[in-house]
Amino acid sequence: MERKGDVPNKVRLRRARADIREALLESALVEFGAKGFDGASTRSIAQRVEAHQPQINYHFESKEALWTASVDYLFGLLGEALEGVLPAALAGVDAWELAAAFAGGIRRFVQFAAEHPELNQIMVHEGTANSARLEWMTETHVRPFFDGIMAAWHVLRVAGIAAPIDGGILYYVLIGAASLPYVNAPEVRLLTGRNPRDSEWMSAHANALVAILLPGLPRTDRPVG
Amino acid sequence: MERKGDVPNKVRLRRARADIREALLESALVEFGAKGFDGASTRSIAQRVEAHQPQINYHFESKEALWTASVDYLFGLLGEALEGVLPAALAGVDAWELAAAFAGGIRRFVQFAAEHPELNQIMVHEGTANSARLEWMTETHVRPFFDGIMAAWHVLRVAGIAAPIDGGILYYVLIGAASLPYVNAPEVRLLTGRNPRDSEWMSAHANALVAILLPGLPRTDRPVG
DNA sequence: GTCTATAATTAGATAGAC
DNA sequence: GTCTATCTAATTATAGAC
Repeated sequence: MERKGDVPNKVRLRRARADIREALLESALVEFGAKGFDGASTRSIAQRVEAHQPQINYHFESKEALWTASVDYLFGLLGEALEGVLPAALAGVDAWELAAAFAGGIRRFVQFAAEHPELNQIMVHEGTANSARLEWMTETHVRPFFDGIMAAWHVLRVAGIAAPIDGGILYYVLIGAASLPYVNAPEVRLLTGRNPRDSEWMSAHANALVAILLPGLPRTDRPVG
Repeated sequence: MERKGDVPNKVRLRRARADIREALLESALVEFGAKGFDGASTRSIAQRVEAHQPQINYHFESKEALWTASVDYLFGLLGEALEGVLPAALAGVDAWELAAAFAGGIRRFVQFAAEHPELNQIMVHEGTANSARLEWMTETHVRPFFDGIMAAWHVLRVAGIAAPIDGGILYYVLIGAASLPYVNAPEVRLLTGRNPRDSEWMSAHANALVAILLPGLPRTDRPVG
């Protein structure tokens, strides 16, 4: 079969197991993000990284297993990006320090949403209808994230720093407002002529979210990233 | 036409042309909203309204034409829902009256997003990648809407009523924050146990958006709908 | 206008050579 | 592990009887 010398015409190379797995994962994220689970094609996922469609069933069990693995991978990246933003225990935490930390978390989330729009694209696709995938993703990955935000928001509201918004509502206002420009970056470019992934755009966006959600916090605009 | 005696075994009825067209349009909106264009199946669109798949190609030219017709239909409904919210010409308009009108527009938009989540579901699906569909939808339907918001927002910012946010950013913050709970209503129910389409939820949501986006406007909470 | 039957294409998954 | 070939099922669209 294919030992390098064998394939003068084909550029396709034999890659290490971890390399091809990660390449397929990242390609899958792009495809699932752009087309949703049903619209995604395993053939085009493979082609994007110069692999063959059956390699997906070899390295993963099925299209569904590939989806699960890629979502795990992506939430792992989110966890790294947000690691340590909020204190682990809130008892006795100074509300102003918590507010500053929350503002930092908003900035990091905006940056993550811009760099990995696939996360919110996939969440938006899956959230439109009940399914086993939605249930799994919500309970496994979203709930811990949600609970952390709820606990911090409660402290900030009691302290009068946060806008007077119910926690459940705040969560969707925040996620929707923070992610839509990156989820729909192609539309933003068509409609406004600007690129939301420019650092000035991201900074202005994050500063705006901090300002409207934490009106009690003295304004300290800063760049994202 | 429909004579009952013709179909003793089959419940399926011969419907008036306009009826079956509208039934297919509304079914298409649900399907396109939930699965995106590529993931949507014309068979399941037809089945949802007890029609046969070839009827789609009879009443519409193709899957693509069905998509276009359903998006036209939906933006028509949005236009009706928002008719007259903002004054046609802004020159000489009192800023406080405009702010009250803008707040009313936010409330109507929230209500529309809750009642027709398909609109923002479809926009979010299409906005993730460049395509002829995205270009057409943006230029035909989104731009007039966008331009109206930009013009009003400029007046409100100059008057110091609006939050100090750039118009392009405001647009996506507003649309994202106003629509996500309804776009992802199944996720909201799983995660929070609450139904975002309850009138109390919608009212609290709309009031929160008005409060954070128009901080200069004296707070006058009111129910939506 | 509706319905059955079917054409043409594409999907995910599997078998087996290498 | 990779690749070709192929299976089964599902897709959009069309033809023609009624």
